[in-house]
Amino acid sequence: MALEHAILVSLSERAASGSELTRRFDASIGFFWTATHQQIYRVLGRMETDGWITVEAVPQADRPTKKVYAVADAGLAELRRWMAEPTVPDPVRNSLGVKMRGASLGDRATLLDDLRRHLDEHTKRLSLYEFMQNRDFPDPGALSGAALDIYLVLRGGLLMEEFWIRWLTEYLDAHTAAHTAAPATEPQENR
Amino acid sequence: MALEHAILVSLSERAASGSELTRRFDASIGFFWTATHQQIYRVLGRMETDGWITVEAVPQADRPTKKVYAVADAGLAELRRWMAEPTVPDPVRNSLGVKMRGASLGDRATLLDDLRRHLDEHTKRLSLYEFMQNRDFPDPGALSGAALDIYLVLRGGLLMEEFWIRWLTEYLDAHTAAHTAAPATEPQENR
DNA sequence: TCACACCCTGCAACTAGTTGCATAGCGGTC
DNA sequence: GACCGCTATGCAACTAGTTGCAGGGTGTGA
Repeated sequence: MALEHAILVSLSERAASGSELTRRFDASIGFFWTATHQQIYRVLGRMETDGWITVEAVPQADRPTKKVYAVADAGLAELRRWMAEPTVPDPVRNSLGVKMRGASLGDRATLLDDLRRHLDEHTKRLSLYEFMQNRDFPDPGALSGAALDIYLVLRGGLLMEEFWIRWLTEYLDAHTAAHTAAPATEPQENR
Repeated sequence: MALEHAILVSLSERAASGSELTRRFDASIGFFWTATHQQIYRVLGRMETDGWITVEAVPQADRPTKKVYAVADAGLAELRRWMAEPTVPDPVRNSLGVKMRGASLGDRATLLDDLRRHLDEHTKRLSLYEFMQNRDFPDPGALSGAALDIYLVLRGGLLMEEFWIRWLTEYLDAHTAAHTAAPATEPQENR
């Protein structure tokens, strides 16, 4: 439902082609919405026929011509309408939680390795977001309007990474420090 | 992809009918996966024909007969297979993030009200999870095996609510305490 | 110049998830 | 006994998202 609106927000910040949007969805927008290029192209086509966005073919030196999209009046109106309606909670998708809960039915060591890999990924991503925060927003107190919003959304990405790191660390600690119901190896370690 | 596996995990903890599973998905499982009853019934049917689960009709006094499902050998094998494979990141869906980022294009006051409503919901849910933690796991250090996993997944739900509360509070503070690019109504309220 | 890699666009077929509605049993009640 | 409400199950049609593949343009190197 909100892919169209995520695209509208992104295009309103700066007009873009399908592949540029795809790159944005792999980066900054990726924090709150993910989408593949096929889906983006399809939705762009629909939005264009609905008059939400306008197209302009832009030839490029050194690479194929791209189709640059910009928000039309009807698109902005739709975005405003959507933003004013009450937000319903998004569907939750958390495979790691499912695996954690069922861990005693499978091979726990394999799962722990997988979780360590994810912890590593999230740690790296947190570092990246902290770097971006320091580079792009050295003085957050001075921000307002759209720039403040962009900063606060980055903050959300950062806090989300902290959530993952906390959770994964707590799970790993509880299952490596402690005994657990594993074979009869000596229990008793940290708390 | 993982709805089947979430159902398998839940059924392995205790056999259940479609409507009992639906209630679980509205409660505990809802933290890491959401699903409607229609989807659950359809997937249960498919899993049954695939031999992952077995059915037994159980007549009830005072209410209609229910069909109770239990995990079959093939289902457990499939669950083990899935749990051992590397977990790919789940798709992200965060409408509030989209709205925050586009807030300067719409009516900010309306959005702030919406965010306050969500903050209130998350605060209530955090209280509920804390209550459950204290009631069901008074001594986490003594847990192991499946019980420890259930505790740690509840911890994940709790940490997730804390994430939301932090983010929403930070956004609201930044946009109420400060000036922002709003009309010239008197700023200065709570920090 | 031919093969190859990469960019940008897009189609087609499939799977997952949503929305709206239907049926049937049981209990209460007007 | 007609009606209402609740539980439990499920179908049908639609929308959203994924997977696999492809074609044309452009530059690079053998």
